[in-house]
Amino acid sequence: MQLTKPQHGKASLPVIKRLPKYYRYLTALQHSGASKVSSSELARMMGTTASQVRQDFNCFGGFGQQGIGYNVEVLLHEISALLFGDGEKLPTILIGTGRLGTAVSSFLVRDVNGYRLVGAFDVKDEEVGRQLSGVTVRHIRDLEAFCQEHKPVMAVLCVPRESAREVASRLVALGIRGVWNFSHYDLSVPYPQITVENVHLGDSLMSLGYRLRNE
Amino acid sequence: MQLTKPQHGKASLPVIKRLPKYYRYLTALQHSGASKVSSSELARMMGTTASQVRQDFNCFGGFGQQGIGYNVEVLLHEISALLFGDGEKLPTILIGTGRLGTAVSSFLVRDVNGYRLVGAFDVKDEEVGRQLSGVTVRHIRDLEAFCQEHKPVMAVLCVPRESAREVASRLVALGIRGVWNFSHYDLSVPYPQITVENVHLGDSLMSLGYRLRNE
DNA sequence: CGCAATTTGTCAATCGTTTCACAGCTGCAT
DNA sequence: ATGCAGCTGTGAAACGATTGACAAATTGCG
Repeated sequence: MQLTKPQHGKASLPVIKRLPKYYRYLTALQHSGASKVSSSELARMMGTTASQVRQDFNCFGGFGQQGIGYNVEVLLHEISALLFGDGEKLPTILIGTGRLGTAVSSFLVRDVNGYRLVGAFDVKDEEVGRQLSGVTVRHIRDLEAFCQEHKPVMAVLCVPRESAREVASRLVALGIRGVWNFSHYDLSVPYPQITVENVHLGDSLMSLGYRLRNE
Repeated sequence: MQLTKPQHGKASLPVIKRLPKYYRYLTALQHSGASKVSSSELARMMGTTASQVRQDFNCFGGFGQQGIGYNVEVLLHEISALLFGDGEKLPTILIGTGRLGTAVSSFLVRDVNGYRLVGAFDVKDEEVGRQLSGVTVRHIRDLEAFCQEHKPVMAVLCVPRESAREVASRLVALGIRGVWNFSHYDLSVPYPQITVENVHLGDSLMSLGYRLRNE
């Protein structure tokens, strides 16, 4: 059981999905030297409504001050705390070190706070031993031994569709709690006990195609 | 000529986003040799409700037969038509041939129907001339000349945040109608006239972090 | 000091999506 | 041939999210 539970308001999934966007725009504001911002100003920048901005922030507690607006630094700090917790980075492993896995791992290491890449695995022998975003690629057969020692919490899954199911069940057995899933396989269906973020690039591209062709 | 008129029902964005998922599961069903499927069976596989499946399909016209179910082949054909049109592949260019761009382009070429990669561009001279998913990388300064000749319809944007805005405005000027956007920049805000599918990997990863830490 | 302008927090109304319920159709077993 | 079990299509209800509206708070300025 977790102690860190903001019971002030229950954040619905749509709200959670918007948090990173707030984070991005607030970071930009901070860089530009702004010290405060109003909900209407932020809404205009982000292409949403002032009402939604206020409603969203209010899920987590009153960060703003009536008559004034929101203090950029305070707001950014609060949202960072929500997204990245107390600063403890989640130990993370990468499964599948192909092109996509490589690209995504450098992304995780360079561009996003909150995670620490501790290991990478692949089936191909020729990948083993190679350096990748600060870790050495190991063979997938060493997954169990490695995880029992390092206790990773999150896994990035960049394996072909056929392997996804088997790898996922091993990860669940090893106590992995979250998966960032790039395989063409809906992990959320068979494994409701872990938190899954599916990134289905194929789906994304196809739905864009639909919109392009039908309007 | 289209059998299914788009104005039969107006498909809302949530429905459109589910189409590729139907496509995936129906393809799997077809491979497994099934010739028909009921809404409840499909729903169970996909982790949704039978009601939603029927409602979704009904947006586009009655593909099913009362008392029987849906013919897998017919359904797959109809959904393919919606997603990929008459088979004409959309000419597409890639901007930014870094690791992510490379991974994504091989994806577009290999794994998804409906697109044809016709060109790739980068700012770095050392990228120019290299082969990538069947095309030769050109310098970004040749973008205008190339597009005027080849008239691409879609662009994949894999450039750093700082360049996104400038490149996007050039693409819009060149008549690009859709952008698959991987840059950390919300293209939909400044350019409402084009169809944009934002893939914000950072946002995706951050929201996963929130869910992992707060439950 | 008091008023006008601005802005948040929040409750209520609206809007859109999902789920429910059921009529009508089909194939099958008896 | 008839009843039964299972299915779709669809209008209506329920639900959830977004938007609107307004009271309370704050500042600046005359």
